Amino acid sequence: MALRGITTQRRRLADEVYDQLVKAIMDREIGPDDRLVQEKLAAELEISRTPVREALLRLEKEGVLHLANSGGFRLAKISEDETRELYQARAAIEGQAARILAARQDKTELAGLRRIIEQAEDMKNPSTQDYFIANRTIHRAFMEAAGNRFLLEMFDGIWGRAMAFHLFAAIENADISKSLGNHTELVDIIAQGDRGAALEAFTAHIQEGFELHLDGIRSIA
Amino acid sequence: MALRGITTQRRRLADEVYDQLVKAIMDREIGPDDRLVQEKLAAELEISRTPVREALLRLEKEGVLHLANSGGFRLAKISEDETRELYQARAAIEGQAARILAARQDKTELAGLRRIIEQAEDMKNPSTQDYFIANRTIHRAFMEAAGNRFLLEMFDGIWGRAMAFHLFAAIENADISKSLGNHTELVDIIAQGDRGAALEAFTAHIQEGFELHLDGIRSIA
DNA sequence: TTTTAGGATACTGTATACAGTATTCAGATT
DNA sequence: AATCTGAATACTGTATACAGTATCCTAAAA
Repeated sequence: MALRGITTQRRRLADEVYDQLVKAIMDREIGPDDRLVQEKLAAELEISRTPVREALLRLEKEGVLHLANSGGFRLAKISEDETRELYQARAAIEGQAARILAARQDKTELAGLRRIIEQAEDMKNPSTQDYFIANRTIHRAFMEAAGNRFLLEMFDGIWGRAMAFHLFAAIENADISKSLGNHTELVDIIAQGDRGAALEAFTAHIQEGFELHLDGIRSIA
Repeated sequence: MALRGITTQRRRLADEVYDQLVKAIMDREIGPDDRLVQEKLAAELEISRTPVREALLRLEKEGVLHLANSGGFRLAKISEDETRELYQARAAIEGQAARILAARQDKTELAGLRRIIEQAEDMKNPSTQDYFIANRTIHRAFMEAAGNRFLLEMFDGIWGRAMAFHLFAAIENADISKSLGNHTELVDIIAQGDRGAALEAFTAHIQEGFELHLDGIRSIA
């Protein structure tokens, strides 16, 4: 019997905690000033400290949290330098995906991408967070299409961090809607089959996003 | 008083276990047939299961181990597809580093790279493992020079996996020495300042490595 | 001989208990 | 009032105990 894969969705409590924490961060229920303490969290969730600790440690290793000097974990802060590096890393990952897609020229795949983009960009009364999510959805679709699990994993890592670092905070002050809408163009360029051009287009697109982001940060400071 | 950073070298037992496991895998003391069981390991190391579990779980999330269906953890195996994807990911990461270096044109940095390469390639009676390590040292030096902590992190992740997947096993059957020696050339190309050319050179270099690797795998099968 | 049922075994996951350490705060001292 | 000292406190890290579940093995039945 080979249907082991179905039953084997090992769902540990730690995973649950992890997801809840991520959601809470996304929803701004956990802010930069909150201190996450194992015992407190465990009590709140009515479970033991063990899985809570596991989740927190994972988030820490992912760079989302870091332990406060007075005990407990806090949201990690990101510097402008780190932001730049993060976008550079994005360019590396997503640029490579673009190269792969340009080389492969899978018409069906590209059509699927167009559909997803259209769908994601079709929002009524979108909030800034909606834009952010749509943007991620679209970019992630490119990654999935490229079909490289490691690149995808890295992509998720990067965007997870972005979430952690409260990119939102910055992005809410930027006109992110500008960066939406060029995505179909990206598909067009990929469809032309020039790998170098595809990479450059993605790099440029991400660079744009970076500059918007910086504007956002600076408008706060 | 701001010398907190010095004392705060949080060293947990789990870290120790982690390092020992990594070392054991590198040294081939842990093979694909070994089953790593929390209790057994804990007994052997004369510590409790808690930190052992933490280390194993970490290795699992990194893709180095996966839990055997009969309980316990085993070394993860890598398919030919995954190998290709791994090299693609490497090309993304390291190619971007090359682009950065080419754009920056930091003569001192490049000179340092040449020195490191020379030093690493200078081996007497090198074993295959020595080649592997030298190769990693050199490539990591490029990454460090590029100065992007996220790219570096991803690099380490990839090479960690490579270790896990017992690339060695394949590489021992390949003539890896071939792929050594072109590294100074890579610096030359970077020094010319053309970002696209730098990226292509790296991609090509890594592609070469991939093919050697495949030869290795296939010579076993 | 092959199959099946049932219990022992061997694990993991979770909870709890214990120990050590850094931080904080209150009170004493200058 | 400012500073120092030491005990209380608040946390983490590690060990241990407990519970549940999948695997394996044995022995009976077909």
